[in-house]
Amino acid sequence: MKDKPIIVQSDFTVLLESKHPKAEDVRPLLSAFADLKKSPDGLHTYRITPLSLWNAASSGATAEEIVETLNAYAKFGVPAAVVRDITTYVNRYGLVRIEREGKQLMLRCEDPEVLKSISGYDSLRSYWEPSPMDHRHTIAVRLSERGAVKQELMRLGYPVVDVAGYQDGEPVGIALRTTLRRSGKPFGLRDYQEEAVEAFYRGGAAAGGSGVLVLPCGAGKTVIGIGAMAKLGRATLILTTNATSVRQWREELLDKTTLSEEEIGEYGAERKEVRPVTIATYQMLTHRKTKDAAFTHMKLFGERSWGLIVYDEVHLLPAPVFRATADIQATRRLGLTATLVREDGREEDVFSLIGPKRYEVPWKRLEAQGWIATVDCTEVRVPMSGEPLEAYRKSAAREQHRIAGENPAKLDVARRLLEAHRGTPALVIGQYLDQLATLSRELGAPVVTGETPSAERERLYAAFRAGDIGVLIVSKVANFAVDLPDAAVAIQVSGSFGSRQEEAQRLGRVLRPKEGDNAAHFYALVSEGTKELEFAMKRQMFLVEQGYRYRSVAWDASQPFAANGLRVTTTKEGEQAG
DNA sequence: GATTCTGAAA
DNA sequence: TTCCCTTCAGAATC
Repeated sequence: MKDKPIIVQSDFTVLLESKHPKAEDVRPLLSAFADLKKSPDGLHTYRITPLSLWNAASSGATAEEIVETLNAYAKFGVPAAVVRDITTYVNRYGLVRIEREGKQLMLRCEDPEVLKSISGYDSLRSYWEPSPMDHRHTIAVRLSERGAVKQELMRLGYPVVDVAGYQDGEPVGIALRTTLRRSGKPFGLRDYQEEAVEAFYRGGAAAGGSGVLVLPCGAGKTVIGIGAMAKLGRATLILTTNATSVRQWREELLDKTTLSEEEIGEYGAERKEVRPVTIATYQMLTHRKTKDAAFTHMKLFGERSWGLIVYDEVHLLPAPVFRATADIQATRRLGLTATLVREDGREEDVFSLIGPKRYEVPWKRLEAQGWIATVDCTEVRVPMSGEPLEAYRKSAAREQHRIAGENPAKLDVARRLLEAHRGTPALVIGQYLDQLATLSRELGAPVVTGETPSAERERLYAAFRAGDIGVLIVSKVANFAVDLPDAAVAIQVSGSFGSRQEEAQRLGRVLRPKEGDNAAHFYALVSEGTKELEFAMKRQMFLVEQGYRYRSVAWDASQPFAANGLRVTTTKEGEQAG
């Protein structure tokens, strides 16, 4: 009994002893159906929620398997009430379905009691066709309300399985090349990429064709999207976050598929092409002249008979695009993301309007297979003293975060970390432009911010890539810039209000596989004794969930580097020469 | 007609 | 709750 790492509590929380030898065995299993809520040293708190269970169910898990997993690792067993509720919730997935009968959409439920209560909700009334045919098992749904019904039923606690099928859309010949167009190197999907495409296409417990694939940064999300496009062979609308990403999709499509330049269109500021494969940004779609005006470009959804819509970085999908997506439920939808977590809490809308999670690749699996680097994560707690500390104490809560973030003592730590990693390409990432300017001056390294003109950016990126620049300082551009070169060391000197996404994105900057030992380092500098610690803890949660272990080190400036618990394995001169 | 600047939005 | 980044359209400028 003692050798079991989790405690299942009756309030649906699960406590995991993070230092237990079996902790990392159970973590990926737990992550499949529970969300990490708190991750202090020692005891990590997971919560099982209806949504986390439904996402698990949609990627094929059964209630029995989930309970079995908990039983296998639970120190004091699983409370009977928890077993009962897990079973109830998991079985609810698929209880209510939307099906097609001829031209009619039918909501079907085999449990007459449930159907009766559903038909009683006022909030749903306007979605039903006036004359339902079989009151015991089905209700007729208005064709145009397919999305709205799913959204509202989700809110009421009934995740709908939609098997009403899709319009095929305009056929387009898209095949994967066996050799890359540019380099001529052989090309094929990796095993997990193949599995992801298949999971999307077939679906888990229900019919596929729509849903979300969850993959780490650097796993090749674009390639998986392209795989899905090739599988379907229909006109495709790709929505992504920014112009660089649009260009990247286009290049990847040309490099890896048989599509010609004429078949791929960009729908952006300068050109508004609607071609068999069209790429646009979310910003484009959500643009409007004034606050109350209609959306100028939402019509793109209806401008062609799309067979597939790809939502890149689906965790960033803006609210108005959800609304438009509700109206096109007959079109296949593929969401791609590194995390289902949204900072705005609209995970349920992703589930009901894009689709449930179909497949997830744990980061650690890719690490084990060598597709991404192994990353050593360290949180360095930097003391704050003197004037900044005074200012921190005197300031209102809203200013404290910035003061703690800009703690000047971080400069010395950054300098010494960079010295220790000399010869390895390093990024310094921060949130405040003033702080970055100071660091740039003191460290003698160039800085890239939003203000940096694109030509200058490209020049600096190229120099960094070539090794002419050893250290590059970057602002929040690091969160968006797709073309920012990869590094082996990242030092985060400040970050925003506990954004897990941001942390994942920044860690992603060092994930590309490395020559030799395939090792990378990620440091987060936080001011000791401030609320920055709290935010940092929240930020780290997503990575802890993925099995990354953060070491926490208290910095003592009077001590030599190694005495601070920071041992860096640098490449020896001899090895480098050889 | 092409470029650069601006405000608005998210 | 911040600060920051990006992108759009339209106006101003050459």
